[in-house]
Order: sequence, then C-alpha cells, then structure tokens
Amino acid sequence: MKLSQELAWRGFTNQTTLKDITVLDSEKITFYWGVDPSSNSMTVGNLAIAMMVLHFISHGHKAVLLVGGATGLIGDPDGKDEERDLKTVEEVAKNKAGIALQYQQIFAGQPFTIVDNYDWFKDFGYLQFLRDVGKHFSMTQLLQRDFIQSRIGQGGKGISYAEFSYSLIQGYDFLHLFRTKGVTLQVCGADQWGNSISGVDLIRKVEGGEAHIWSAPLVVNKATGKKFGKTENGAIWLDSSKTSVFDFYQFWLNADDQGVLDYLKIYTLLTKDQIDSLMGEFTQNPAGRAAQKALAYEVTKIVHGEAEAKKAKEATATLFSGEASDLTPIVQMPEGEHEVIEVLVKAGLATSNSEARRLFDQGGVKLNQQKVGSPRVTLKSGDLLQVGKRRFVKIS
RNA sequence: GCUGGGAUAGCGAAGUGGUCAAACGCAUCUGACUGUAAAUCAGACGACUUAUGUCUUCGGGGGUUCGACUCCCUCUCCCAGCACCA
Repeated sequence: MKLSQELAWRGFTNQTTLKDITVLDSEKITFYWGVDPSSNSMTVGNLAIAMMVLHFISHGHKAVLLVGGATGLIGDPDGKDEERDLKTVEEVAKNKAGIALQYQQIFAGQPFTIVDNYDWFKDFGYLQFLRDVGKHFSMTQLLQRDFIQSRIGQGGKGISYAEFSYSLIQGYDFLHLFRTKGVTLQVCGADQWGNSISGVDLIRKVEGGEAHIWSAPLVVNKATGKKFGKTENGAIWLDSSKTSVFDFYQFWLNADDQGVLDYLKIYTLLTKDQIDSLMGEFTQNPAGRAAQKALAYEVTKIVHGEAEAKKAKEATATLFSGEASDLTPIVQMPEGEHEVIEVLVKAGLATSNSEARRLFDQGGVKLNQQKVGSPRVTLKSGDLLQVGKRRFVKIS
C-alpha cells in the first residue's frame, strides 16, 4: 500500500498543508516530529503519532526526532487553560533522556536521528532571536489564536510572556532543521497545528522555502467522546515504572468495542487483511474479544517488547482464573490472621483505613476468588488478594 | 498604581453568621447485570474510629463572635476596566 493510502486507511489524516498528498509516495523527504519533555515518558497519545512516524519511515522517508529541551523549559500553553510551573533544568534533562530512550525503543531497528532544540537555543541571544525570528511574527495573528483568546479573555487564567512566545521557539525549530538537515515536513498531532504552522510561515519568509505540515487527528474514545488514553489512574504511560506492563496490557484489552477497529489501525502494524479477519471474528463473537486481545498483545509488543507482551498475556490468562503470576505485585505479609482493613492498606490497595473499610463494606474484597465477608482473614503465602474486578496483589 | 470582580473538595459550581464535612453536576470507586466492553441501575466518595462520635478542611495570616465558608483587617495570586508607558 502506498503511504498516502496507508495514512488515509489508518485514520492518520487530519489537516495538511500539502496540496497533493501523493508526493509522499513519489518523493523521499526528511521530516521531523517533536515531543515536549513535560514528563520523562510519552503517553499513548504520543504513541499514536509515533506509529504514524513509523509508517513514514518504512516508506523510505528520513526521520528526525526532536526532544524539546528548549521548549520544555518554557512549557507549551496550547490546550492548557492555566499557566504551568516552570520545570528545573535538571528535571527537563531527566525528561529528555526518558523521551530519547523511548524513541530508541519504539523505532528500534529503524533509521532516525535524534536532535534536541536546546542545542541551538542555548547560545541564541535574546536580541538576536527577536531580530531573526520575532520580527517575522505578526502580533495580530499571535493574539488571534483560540487558546490565547481563551486565556486572556474574561474568565481566563492569564498567560505569561514566556508561554506566549512558545510558538516562536517551535517555529524556529522547523526553520533550523530546514536549514541544517533539509527537513521539509513536520508531522504532529492536531493540537499542535498552530505551533507547527508558524514554522512553515517562518521558512517561507526567511528562506523563501517551502515546507509542510502533516497533522494526525487526536485519537478519541468513541464510547465516551473524550480524548483517548486516560483512565481512572490518569494517563497511560509508555514507561513501565509509571504504568506497569500488566496495566498497559489491560488498558488495551479493555478497549471499547466501538473504538477497537480504530485502535487496531492506529496502534498496530497489522495489515489490512489481518485486521479485516480479526474484525470478522470479533463481529461474529464479540464476547471472545479477539480484536481486543490482538490489540493488547501487538501494542504491548511494540512498546515493551515481545517477551514482556507474552508475560502480560499469560498473566492475564492465569489471573482471571484465580492464580497469581509473574507480573502480579507482591506484598510481604506475615502469615496468620489479620484485619482486612489493615491488610488492604498495607498492600496498597487502599490509601486510607476509611477507603479500605468502604471497599470491604461494599463487598469489593476477594481472597482467592472468594468474597471476604468477615472483618478478619487468615492469610498464607501465595494467597491472591483482589479488590474490585482487576486489582490483584499476591501475598508472600 | 487606581477601581471593580474573584479564589470552596480531582474538576466545575452552590452556599452570604449556627441545621456545613459543605447542595448539585462531572470524574472516580464498589456492587448488580455482562463479555475484564458499552449502556443501565444501586451505593460510596476528608480523616480517624465505628457506630451514628471525634478531629482537620472552604487561597495564607490575624481579628470580631458563644459560634464564621459566610463579618472585619492584612497578605498572596487571578481576571476586567482605567491610568502610566522615557
């Protein structure tokens, strides 16, 4: 399948400055994608774009992956309704390293270059920046952006000059990469369109050059109509210390029926035929959850590797039949009789005694698949303690 | 700098001297029903104890009062308008 068709079929098309998208099929170009180091890990939101980047690479385009060391020090105001606290240099450095590592994992085996915009901003003088970059931005245009309007209008939370300037920094990134690496395309999420377009204008004004943007739509959970990738525990991270491999796998396994086709197309590299056949099976027998199972396994494989994906799959199979597995968190607890409340808190299944009591009162506590009805339980090593439907802890 | 408006639990938002641990909505949690889905229904949703009691909360600090989220002073931050703008 040609790249333009692939992108369209998988649902990666949103807005682009390209008049004719088939140039992506006929020409080999260099493009870039950037991630803001506001955390030391990407989320499944970033992963969607990463998957798209993967398709660009596999169709022969050269990838430049940017970590926003400079932009991270400022903070992207886009989509935020409130000014953010500045991160320290150390924190940004740590986050950059985390993002770069994830680039290496996701794009393992593929050709790509990683750059850091801090490298070209750290010695860029303020006056120089205003003359070279600031001069080319129209205040009227900057002020008209929706999120600026919502921040400075009545009821807005205000915005500092620093965050306001974010767009200029990102715009210059594009110009710099255009000049030094021949980058002519930026790919981004739909929410970054405004920031990205400023680079296109800048390149045209300063260099008289032509550069383009390809934006992917925000992945939306069709069942709820909300941005995909958030759960009760917050965002789903790619870093296993923030979202365990098991939770990550579970997240995908619990994908809603309506959205699972979209997610398969976006988040896996399965071919059209494979996906069609999976969906056929799934439609015949929704309860078999064939589509979700494939999705969970494939995505976990891409992010955490095949071995981890297998473990998560096995853990799931055994856990729901009542056995602990390698991936079940283990809690040290002396054998013998205990207060249920106390055990729940110590096991981290409840944050306070009140919460533990509530869970117990509402019948949400199970020990080895049996509902715990008495306030005292007898524990022994190897017991499987469960709260709700899918939170497990193994006693040792 | 001046004038006015505002800051309430994860978010939004009521509450203008006691009946406020604080309405309501969203989010979240548990249960029922299911397919570890969605929808629906029921309950919970500061902490400690368990019985219906104690303690800590309504931007920070101080005060008035028997008693304050509610009144006064002050500080911090936000918004709007005005003024200033070499």
